[in-house]
Amino acid sequence: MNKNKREIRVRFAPSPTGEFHLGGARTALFNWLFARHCKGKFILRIEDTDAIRSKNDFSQSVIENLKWLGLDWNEGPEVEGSYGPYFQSQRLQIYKKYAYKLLEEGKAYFCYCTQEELEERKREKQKEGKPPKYDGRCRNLSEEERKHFKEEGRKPVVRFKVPQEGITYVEDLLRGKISFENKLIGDFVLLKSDETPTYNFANVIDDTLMKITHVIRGDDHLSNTPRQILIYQALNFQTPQFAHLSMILGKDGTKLSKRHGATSISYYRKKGYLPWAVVNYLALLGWATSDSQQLFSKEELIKKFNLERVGKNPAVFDIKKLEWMNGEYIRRMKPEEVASLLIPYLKEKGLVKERIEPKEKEMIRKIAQMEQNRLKVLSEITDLADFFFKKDFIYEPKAVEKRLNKEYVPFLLKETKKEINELASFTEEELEDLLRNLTKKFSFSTGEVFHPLRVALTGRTRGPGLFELAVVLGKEEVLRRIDKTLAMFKN
RNA sequence: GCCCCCAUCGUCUAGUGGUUAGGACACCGCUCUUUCAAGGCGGCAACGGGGGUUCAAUUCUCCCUGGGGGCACCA
Repeated sequence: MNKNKREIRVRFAPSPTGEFHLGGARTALFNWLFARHCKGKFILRIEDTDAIRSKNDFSQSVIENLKWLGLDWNEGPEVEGSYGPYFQSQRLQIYKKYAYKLLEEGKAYFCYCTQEELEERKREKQKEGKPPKYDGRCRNLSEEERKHFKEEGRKPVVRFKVPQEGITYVEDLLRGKISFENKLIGDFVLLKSDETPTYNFANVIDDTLMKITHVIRGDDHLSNTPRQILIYQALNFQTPQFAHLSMILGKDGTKLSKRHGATSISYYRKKGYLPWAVVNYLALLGWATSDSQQLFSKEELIKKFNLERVGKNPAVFDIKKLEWMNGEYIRRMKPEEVASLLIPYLKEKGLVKERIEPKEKEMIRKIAQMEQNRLKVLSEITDLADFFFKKDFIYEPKAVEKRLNKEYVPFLLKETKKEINELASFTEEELEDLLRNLTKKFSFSTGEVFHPLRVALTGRTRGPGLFELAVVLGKEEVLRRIDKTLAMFKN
């Protein structure tokens, strides 16, 4: 590494005003990948300056879900670091200090307009078809006017004096040079009347103080960037590099939101998506290798990821592809790994007890092995495999109709039962031999024998291989289920 | 209304001043098989429109259209 080069420092700066969602996760991921790729630092900063909307639970949600995804941070909550605190609500004095500095230098001013007044004027502007920007009327208040407002008990905000001529350029790593006319930007608020900072202000102060080199964030912040650059300049701060990621959209092409179904990371976690599948999928939303590789190991992804190959067009979130990818990763796991991930779902549905006996654990391992190919998300296991655990599983009416309601079935089941009874040991091979012989002996087709037996044992027409499934159930249970089925014919 | 961004199969994308425009998901066949999956094989399917530049534009440029985002004492 080049010692002369500044260390790469990026941050993920969520505001805890809602559940941690896919869009946030993608932004976090790209920052994390960039940091890891460059051997830099990834910093987590919680932007909780909105006292009303911010909730501690949401901060916790971000922290837990980032951990779950495996996106570890070098500085931030829990790990701390040299540039903390990492909650903006604990840095209020810092923002105040810089706001007063700007005030003293005449680059900002107190504004006594009330929110009602502002809204009123904004509405008028819009009616006239004019841009709804602040008119700057408090820019040059006389001492007297200021005194008057104070006596009225008005609490001022601090506004930034936006130069009303010139152009501010945003040099974006992904989009190139973008220009904004300053005169289109109104004097915006730095400090609210309760002396907490606004996003644009706190962001600049913290990114500077935390020595952030690259600001990688959503596209929705692009038009905020000139405002921030103006603050950087006023404070004589060096601007970081910017990279604005395009948004993730829902199926209808609008910004992904609850309207499109589940967007929270915790939903995907609960549903049984593997963290790495989510990461891998999200990485492909706006980034690709030249060979369009789909599946990456963690090391591979870190190695191959770079900002240059990040696309600039918005990407539609496609759950089908995520499902496929998740299934792909489930299939690649060892059965015992799958089994241990499955257990919480089985417990939740009461299919297994809190305490799991070794024998039961082995059974779950075999079930995991059998169902691995069928699982797209882990939670599906309870629907796929409940019959293994429930003595009173449901016989699907359609399955009964299609496979059991045949003249020959009672006879077949009785014969099967008789022969199984005579079996010395109960292995897949023996069972297969037995059934195939039975097929030959009575001139059945394979299907005629296998299908009804599957329904008798599982209540359904689809599922794992018949022999392996039967062996997992065990001889005794198999016989019991055949009896149970036989009993159905008596009615 | 104003400002900014974006534009290749249905979706995620690769790609080039001249290509049979490639891959992946989804979808549809076939195959394997006791079923369903998984697997294997194959198929369908795209350069938004109009000007320019050029011998040649999907690629460069302009306009339009479409989509998205922003214009808060929210972030």
